[in-house]
Amino acid sequence: MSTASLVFSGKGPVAEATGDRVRAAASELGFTGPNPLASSLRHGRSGAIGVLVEGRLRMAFRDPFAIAVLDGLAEVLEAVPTGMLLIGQPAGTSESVIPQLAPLALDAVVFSLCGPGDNPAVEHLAARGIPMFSTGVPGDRRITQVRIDERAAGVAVAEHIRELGHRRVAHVAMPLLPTSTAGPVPDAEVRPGEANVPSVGRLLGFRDVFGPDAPAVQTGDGSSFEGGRIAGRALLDVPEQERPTAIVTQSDVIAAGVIVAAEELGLRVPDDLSVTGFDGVDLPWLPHRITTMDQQGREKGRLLGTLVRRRLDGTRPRSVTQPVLLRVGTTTAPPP
Amino acid sequence: MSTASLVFSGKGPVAEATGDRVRAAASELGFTGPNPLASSLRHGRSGAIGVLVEGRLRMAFRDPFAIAVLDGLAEVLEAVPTGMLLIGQPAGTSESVIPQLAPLALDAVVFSLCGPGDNPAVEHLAARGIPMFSTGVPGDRRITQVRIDERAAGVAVAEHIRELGHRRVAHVAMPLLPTSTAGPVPDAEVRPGEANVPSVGRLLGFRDVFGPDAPAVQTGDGSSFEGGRIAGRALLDVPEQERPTAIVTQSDVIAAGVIVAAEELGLRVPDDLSVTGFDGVDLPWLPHRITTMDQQGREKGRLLGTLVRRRLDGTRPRSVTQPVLLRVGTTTAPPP
DNA sequence: GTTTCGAGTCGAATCGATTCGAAGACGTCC
DNA sequence: GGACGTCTTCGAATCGATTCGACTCGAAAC
Repeated sequence: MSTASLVFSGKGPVAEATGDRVRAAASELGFTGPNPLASSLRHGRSGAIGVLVEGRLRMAFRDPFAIAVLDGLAEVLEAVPTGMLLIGQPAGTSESVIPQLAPLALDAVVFSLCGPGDNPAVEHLAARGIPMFSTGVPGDRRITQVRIDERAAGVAVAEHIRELGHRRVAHVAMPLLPTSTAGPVPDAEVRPGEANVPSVGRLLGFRDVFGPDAPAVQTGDGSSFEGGRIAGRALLDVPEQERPTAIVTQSDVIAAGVIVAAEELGLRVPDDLSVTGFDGVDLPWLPHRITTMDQQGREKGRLLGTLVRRRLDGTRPRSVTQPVLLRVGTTTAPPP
Repeated sequence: MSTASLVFSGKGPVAEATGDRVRAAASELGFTGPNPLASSLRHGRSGAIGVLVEGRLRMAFRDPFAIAVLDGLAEVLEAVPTGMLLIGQPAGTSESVIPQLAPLALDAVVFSLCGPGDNPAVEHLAARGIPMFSTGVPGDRRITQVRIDERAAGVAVAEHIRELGHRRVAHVAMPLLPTSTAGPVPDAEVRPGEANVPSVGRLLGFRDVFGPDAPAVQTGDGSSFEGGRIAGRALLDVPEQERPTAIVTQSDVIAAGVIVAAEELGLRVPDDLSVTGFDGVDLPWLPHRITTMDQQGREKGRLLGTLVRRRLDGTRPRSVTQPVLLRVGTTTAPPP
């Protein structure tokens, strides 16, 4: 019955009596509301946006910044209401995401838990005409971005350290390429044209201040505590005169790893070593407030959600660049 | 064209030439494969299962055990392929989940990030005939469960502590009810009939060993580091002769909070204080291996995923109870 | 030469809600 | 009484893939 549709959607004019009759029949037949699939087919909207997660879920969700972004996103989308469909993309099998993506009805896709590098999903989604959003990577032009000026942010943190008087300063980066392995950053991987990639841009900013020869290592697994600890140990477990007096890292979680590594070697933070992070996340278990660039992840996620909504409402929002704020904590001080 | 369907699905017999012709026409018209919505409507399957998340996403995702379960679940579902649709259910507005759920096409729903208490979503989903799964709560009979014997597990941890010689032992529980607030556990909230609720069952097991008067406090916010730290401070910041020599907690994250609180008060773990956790998760930033009941979250998630798949294949799997394993770490020792 | 068989193709019905336009009921005004 | 309007209701078409059954045609069997 077509009138039933009017009754349930509450749209068309329906006489009181007819409405009651329809509702009675509905409960009689155990009808629990319109079938979402049929409704979606008609409207061409599924009410779900995809969230692409690179690597194992547990790894991606270990990054509190990514969670904060997702949290803000959920906050905005809940109101629509639109669900978030998690799509795992195990590392090393990037092509396999296509058959996984193809049968899914998505109104938009957000890349918020993805690393650097090209993603085959972009091509597929572009062909299907599904709007794409990201927080920096992948940097494809077809993707609406909510980004920050990574290089300028990198410069700002480095300047803070420089102004405190530090001269022997090292850098701990997230992987510059998807294929990067833990250890010193090879020059070939630092491509100035890719300054929009967070790991590359932040490193470039650091080198803008401390010169192209300032030591830099990268973790092999993104923004991780263990990666930070290993990198920290490598940089700090050397004779004192070679040891850096400050370490600039690309994420708060990495910074936490470096701080713990320093304390394990008997160094005090910030007296013997200054450490900076990036992101501005909350690490309640760390007995320091990290000096960091606050990216306001939740706010970023909310903005992302707003752009998605606008796009689904028909307008075509442009990429935006958000400001970041240096937040000085208890992990930086003048050199000893 | 009906033949096109055969070509794309690769099911029916199609002549080579026709197949090529269809593919040519498809790429001509920019056809990127069958419309998932229409396909879903026909099959009555959406290819998505719902994951209900209670409270803000960032809070739920702060629990590494929940993440581990989700990770195992994703691992199994990726292969089908089936996506996981995150559905937020902000605390205090539990009814508002219905209009959010109603327009979503879901093949099944997993409650894995939910607290104790009744959930209005259960009634709605049951009416729609959507299969439900959970890891203990809600305990509705219509939900297929993958649970553990909470009370027996609680007994096992407590016995370990008792056998080490501890007599003054306190307990830190997760909230026993959705409305519980941080502080001492009121007797009215401990209902023996609810032993399947993790927080209740574990506390009952603890009291089976240490008696009904053993002190117990609960956090106000589930399994959280801050909750553990606050509870730890409350229990430990007292004259030495009243201070417990061991604290049994209901999660590793809470245990970590208690340990940090103890160290902040100048107590050494395990020399001055033994602490046990629950779950068996990996906390790389903690310089201890917590003595814990290993629930093998990832394995649990994988099993959950397998049950979901079976259910979607037509069989009707029964609830299962999994074994747990006491894993002794570096946080328990005889009393001083 | 006729029948039988099977591979390949296509038309039509189906999934269930939505929407457009037509038709019916009823009232008012000339 | 007839023309015209408004308020409701309903039939039919639509969204796009899938599937069942019917149909065609050529080859093999008798």
